[in-house]
Amino acid sequence: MIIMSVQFKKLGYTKKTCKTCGNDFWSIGERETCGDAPCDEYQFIGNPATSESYDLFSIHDIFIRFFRERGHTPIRRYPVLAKRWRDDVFLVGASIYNFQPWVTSGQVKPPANPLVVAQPSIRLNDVDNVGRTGRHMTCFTMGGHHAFNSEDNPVYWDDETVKYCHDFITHLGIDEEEITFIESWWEGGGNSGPCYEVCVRGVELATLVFIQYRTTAGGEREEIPLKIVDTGYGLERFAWISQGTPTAYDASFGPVIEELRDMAGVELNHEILGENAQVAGMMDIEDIADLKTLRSRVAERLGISLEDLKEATEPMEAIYVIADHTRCLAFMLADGVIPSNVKEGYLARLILRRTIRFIKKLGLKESLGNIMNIQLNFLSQTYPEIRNHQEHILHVIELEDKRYHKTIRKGHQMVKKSIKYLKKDKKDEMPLEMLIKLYDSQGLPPDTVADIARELDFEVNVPDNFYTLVAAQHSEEVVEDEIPVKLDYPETGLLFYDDPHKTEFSARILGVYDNNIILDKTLFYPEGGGQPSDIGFLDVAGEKIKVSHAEKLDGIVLHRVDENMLDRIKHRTGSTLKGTIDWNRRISLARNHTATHLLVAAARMVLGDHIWQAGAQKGVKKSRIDLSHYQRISQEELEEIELAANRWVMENIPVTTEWMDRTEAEKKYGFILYQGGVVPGKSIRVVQIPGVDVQACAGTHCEQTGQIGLIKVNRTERIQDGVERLEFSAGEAAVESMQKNDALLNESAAVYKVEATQLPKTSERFFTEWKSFKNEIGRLKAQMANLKTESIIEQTENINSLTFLAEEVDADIGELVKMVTKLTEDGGVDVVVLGNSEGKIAGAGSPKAMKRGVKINDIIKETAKFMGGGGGGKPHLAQGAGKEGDRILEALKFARKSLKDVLAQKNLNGFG
RNA sequence: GGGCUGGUAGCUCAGGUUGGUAGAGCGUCGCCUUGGCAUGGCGGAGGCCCCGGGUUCAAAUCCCGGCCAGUCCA
Repeated sequence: MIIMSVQFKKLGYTKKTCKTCGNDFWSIGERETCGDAPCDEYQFIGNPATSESYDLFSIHDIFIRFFRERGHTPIRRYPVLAKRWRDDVFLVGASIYNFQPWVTSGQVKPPANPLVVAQPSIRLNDVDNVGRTGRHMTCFTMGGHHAFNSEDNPVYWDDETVKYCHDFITHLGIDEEEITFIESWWEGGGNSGPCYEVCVRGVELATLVFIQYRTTAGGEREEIPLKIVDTGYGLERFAWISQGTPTAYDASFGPVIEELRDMAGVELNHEILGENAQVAGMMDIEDIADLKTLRSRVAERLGISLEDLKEATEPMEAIYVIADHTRCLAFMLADGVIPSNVKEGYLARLILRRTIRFIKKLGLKESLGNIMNIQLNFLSQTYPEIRNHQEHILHVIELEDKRYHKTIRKGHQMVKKSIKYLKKDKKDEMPLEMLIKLYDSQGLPPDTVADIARELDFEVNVPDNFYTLVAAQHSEEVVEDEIPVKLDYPETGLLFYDDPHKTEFSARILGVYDNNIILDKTLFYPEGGGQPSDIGFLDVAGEKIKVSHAEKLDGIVLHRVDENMLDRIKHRTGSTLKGTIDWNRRISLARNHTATHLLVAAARMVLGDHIWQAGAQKGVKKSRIDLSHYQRISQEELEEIELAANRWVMENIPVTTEWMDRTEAEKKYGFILYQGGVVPGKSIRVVQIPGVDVQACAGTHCEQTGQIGLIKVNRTERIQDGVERLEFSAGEAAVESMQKNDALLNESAAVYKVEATQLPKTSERFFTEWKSFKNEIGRLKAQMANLKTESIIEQTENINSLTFLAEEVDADIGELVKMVTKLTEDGGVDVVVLGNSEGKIAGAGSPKAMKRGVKINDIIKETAKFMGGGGGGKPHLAQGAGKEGDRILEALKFARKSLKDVLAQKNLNGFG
């Protein structure tokens, strides 16, 4: 595998094989086990490995200083929100993430070499173990020193790395004989290489990875030109081992835990916690079953019952969870994650809601905001940027807290409703499907459902593997890998960057691909970065060929033309042609594109710097941008944004563009460059509107903001939680859009025959009047129904000792229903059928009639059918209609006969 | 990006799975009870059942589309 023993030998290490796990490892002196759990138990709890005790912040400083003194350039931490510079992961999970993919692939030079960084990293896959094992955290600080070795610039490799590690650990006062280097193999992100897991007293403190291979599509290992020293020192673990506290949490954020403990009035039992962490350290905990095993082992070792253990540990664990999660949230929110129902926002919400649940569980009265504040104050000591965002974080937290409670309240009602239906169906247990559905559609955790159900005396059994079952319900999406097309042409020269005004160019035909023409250079902007392509013409031997689309594939621009035209071009490969682009389209798109930059900048100014562009689509007539924001943008805010953007238009600011080295540009401007999305490449095009905005952007822009003319925001839409879409127009289209709005207003005003300014008042008046007229009509109809009732009641006859009435009345169906109801309820009529000349009929039966077996819905149904229609209702009240309204009198006679038949039938059967 | 749930009076919600007279509580207004207030009693007003299509004799209810809100997954 790897041969890296020179340094070890120099330092006095010898290679051994662990008698328990069989892994090879290096250590000084005699030992039989590899030093990692479970081969070795934790031997530092209550017994620190260093003479001095270090808190996390001082470990942090010592680590950075140690490597700076040894030639490493310290760099600032990166945001935990990885999408600031890459789009393949949501959150930073290790320090190497900072340099993927551009630096690690060798395309871009690193910000410094070698370098050292203390990178807050977030890993949520073990979120259920947090608080329970004493070592799992959602957020930890990865101390990394990295060296990027290329052929012409070798920095350092294994020997130096091992020596640094040995020196750093002993520098802290740890006995060198306690260190073990376990040989292992690392794989991640398509790369791999040998590694050492460095352990002391049973706990892994660091991993030293030597990335040197890439896994090819065929699964083969291939050596890569850039070989990277990728180290990860778990700084929390160092703090832990130096303090010997029961858990890593106490060592890492003790002051926060103390405050929480005082708040909750919970005593921390160090004996139990220490034993728990000790046992947990020996285990690979993956699911609930493992946690149950952990519990029973700990209880056994302490000689107490499982119940007692649970009672004692749960409040402490809750405190740890809250302390851990608030830390994770602080970084997420400070770095710009907006809680939402999708993507990284969803992860933030997940953590946030878990925190609230544990606050509840612990019985704390304090709001999440107050608790968060403790964490923020603590973290701000080391991370001033968290202090800068404190107000924003607390605001978001408050909103989220409210949202969560609203969701739970709504969920309560859903559970009640569901149980009502279940009870109606005479079921006494909630089916699993329903439990899953409540979780899926309402976000109600099954335990919460069980709690609510208990209040309603209903049984709910939650299976241990609930979340696995939920996952199984969601069928996996099949992602089809597109086979990349390889074109064998040189990159197309892009003329529009150098000559932004040019509309004509000449170029050489290099060939065709499908129905696309490939040229050596072009003025056609290929679709990209949310900007649609240019269109235009190619002039081939005096014939104009329309280009309907242009796109870029591996740097080659494809000009799409009509298939029929291909034959005329194929044989002309090598010859030159003249091309013309549609300038009106180009300038419109440029206006929209520059306007996009102005609007994003304006939104950041008005709403705050958490605003980030989440997507954009430019068009000729209208464009849209999606902005990350935690609530709806109000009309006032929108107007402010629109005005600010237009002021910049009026200032007629020159728009500058410049190609820059990626790392240089990042250093100069920061990640705000990638506002418009992650852009590929070694060097990037920086588009700047000085004093307003700077972005890495490949699009075509106006030369001066004044060229935009006008920006009009037409509407906002919430495309998903945490993302607000602005639809806008620029230039002529903006004028058109305003004219359209005016036309709409004028047309509406013309309907009322008023000035447009009177429209709100007038329409409100009309609406109010309409409502009162409607009510008035209702009242009058009721009165008329009464009157008409009185006028026909004398037509009542007697059939088999039931009073019966059937009449044609000049009334609509609503009135008919009211009349028949009234007649049977307090008019003394037993059976009544009324109809009108349109063929509408209504009927009602008194309780007495129903007792005699009369079902008016049956009679109405038959009668309506008699008129060529249908009807129905309830046994006491029914309505219907038929197309043949002129047969109404016959129909009423038919109804009378039906009633007689029913009564006769019932008499025969001995009823009544 | 995909799935699911919800939108009914000023507010909180029933009704909706089985299409057939739109309901309750709170609030509001009036009257009664009281020295006054709290309370209690009686009565009234208040609804584009989110919007637009469709099915049907008939749609708050069923179907399709849209808007808004919530939620799960990737």
